[in-house]
Amino acid sequence: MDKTSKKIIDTMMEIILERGYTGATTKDIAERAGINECTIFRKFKEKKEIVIAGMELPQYRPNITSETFADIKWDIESDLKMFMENYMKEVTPQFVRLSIGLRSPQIYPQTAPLIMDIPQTFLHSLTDYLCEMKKRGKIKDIDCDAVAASILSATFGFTFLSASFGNDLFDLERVKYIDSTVKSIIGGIAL
Amino acid sequence: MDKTSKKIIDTMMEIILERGYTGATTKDIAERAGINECTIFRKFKEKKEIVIAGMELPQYRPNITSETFADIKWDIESDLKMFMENYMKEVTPQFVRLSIGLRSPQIYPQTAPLIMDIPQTFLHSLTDYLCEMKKRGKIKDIDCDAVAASILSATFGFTFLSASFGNDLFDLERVKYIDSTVKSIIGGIAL
DNA sequence: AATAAATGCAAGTGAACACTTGCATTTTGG
DNA sequence: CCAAAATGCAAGTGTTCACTTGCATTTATT
Repeated sequence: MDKTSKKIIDTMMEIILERGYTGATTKDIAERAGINECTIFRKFKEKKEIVIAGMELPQYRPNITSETFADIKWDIESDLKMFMENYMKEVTPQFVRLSIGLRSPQIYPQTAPLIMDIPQTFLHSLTDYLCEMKKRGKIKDIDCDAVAASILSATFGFTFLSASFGNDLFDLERVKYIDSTVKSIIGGIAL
Repeated sequence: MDKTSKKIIDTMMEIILERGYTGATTKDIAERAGINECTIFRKFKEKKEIVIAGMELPQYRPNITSETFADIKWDIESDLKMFMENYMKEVTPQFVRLSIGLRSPQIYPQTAPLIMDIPQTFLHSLTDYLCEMKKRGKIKDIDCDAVAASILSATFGFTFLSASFGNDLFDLERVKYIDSTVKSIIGGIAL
C-alpha cells in the first residue's frame, strides 16, 4: 500500500466518522488529505473502493476471532471480564461510529458482513464457554444461548451508547461498568 | 394534519427504513406515495421538514416518559421485567432502524435530541427505582447507576442487534430473552 | 543525466438531486 | 352549483457530486 493511497483511506475514514459515507465527498477528502481530487480516482476505481480497501486494513477492522477469547481460566468472574474487556478493546467507540457511518445504501451490502461477523464470533465463543462451564459444574443450570445474548447485548449496548452519546448518558468508566455488570450477572442483585 | 401530508410522511419514513435519509429522494417519495413531486414542496418547505414533522407524530416517537415505568410492584423480578418489556414495546426494531436512518449529517442535529431522550428517561427511572429498592432493603447494596447502565445496555443492545441482524444473530424470542436476563441479574449464574 | 512513474492543475461531463414555476384539472365545502 | 383550495403535469433551474481528460510538473529509479 503506497503512502498516498493510505492517506486517502485514512482521510476518508476520518470524515466518515464525522459525517457518514454520503457526507464524505471526494472533494472534501482531497482537500483534507492535501492532494488533488483526480489522484483519488487514479488510485481507486470508485469512491466505494476506498472504504472497502480501508475495511481490509487491520487498523479499521477489529481483530475479533475465536482466539481473541482464548485466554480462559475457568473462573467465571475473571473469564467474563476477559470476554467483555477484549470485546471492548477491539470494538472501540470509533469503530462503532464508523460502522454507523457505513450504513449508507450505497455500500451497506458490502460492509455489513464484515461488521456482523464481530458480534457473531463473540456470541459463539461465549456460548461455548458457558456450556463448558455448565458441564464442569462451575455455574448454575442456565440457558447458555440466552445468557450469552444478555452479555453480548450488555457489552455491545454500552459500547454503542457511549459512542453515540458519550458522557451525556453514562458517567461511568468502562472498567467500572464491566466490574459491576459481571458482579450482577454472577452473584445477582437479589438478597 | 391533512391526508396528503400524512401520506408523504409515512412514505418518507418507510423509505428511510429501507435506505436511510439521503437514500430517500423526493422523487422516490412522490412515486411511491402516488402523488406529484411538487406537491411535497407545497406541503413542506424542504425535505428535512418531512422528517421533523414525522418525528413529532406519536406513531414515530416512542412514548417513553417516567409514566411508562410507573407501574411498580416493588418486586424486583416483575419490576425489572416490566422495565425491559415496556422499553422494548415502545422502542421497536422499526424505530431503531429509523433512528439509524436518521443519522445523516443533514438532519442529525435536529433528530438526535429526540432520540437521546429515550435511553435517558429509561436510565433515570430505573436508577431511581433501584435506589428505592435498596433503601427498602429489598436488594443487595449495589451501585444503582452501574446496574441501571447494565440493564439499559442489555435492553437496548438486544433491540439494536435484533433490528440490525434479525434472527441471523439471535434465535431468541423477546420474552425468553427478558426472562433469562432478569433471572441472571437477580439470582446470578454462579453457584 | 535520462527515463519513467506519480502527482498537480484546470477545466469539464453527465447525472442526480432538491426545489420552482405556470397553468390545467380535480376535489372540496358552503 | 360555484368558488376556492388542492393537486397534477411538464418543464426547468441551479447545485452538487462522482468521475474524466490532457497536459504540465514533480519525484523516484537506474
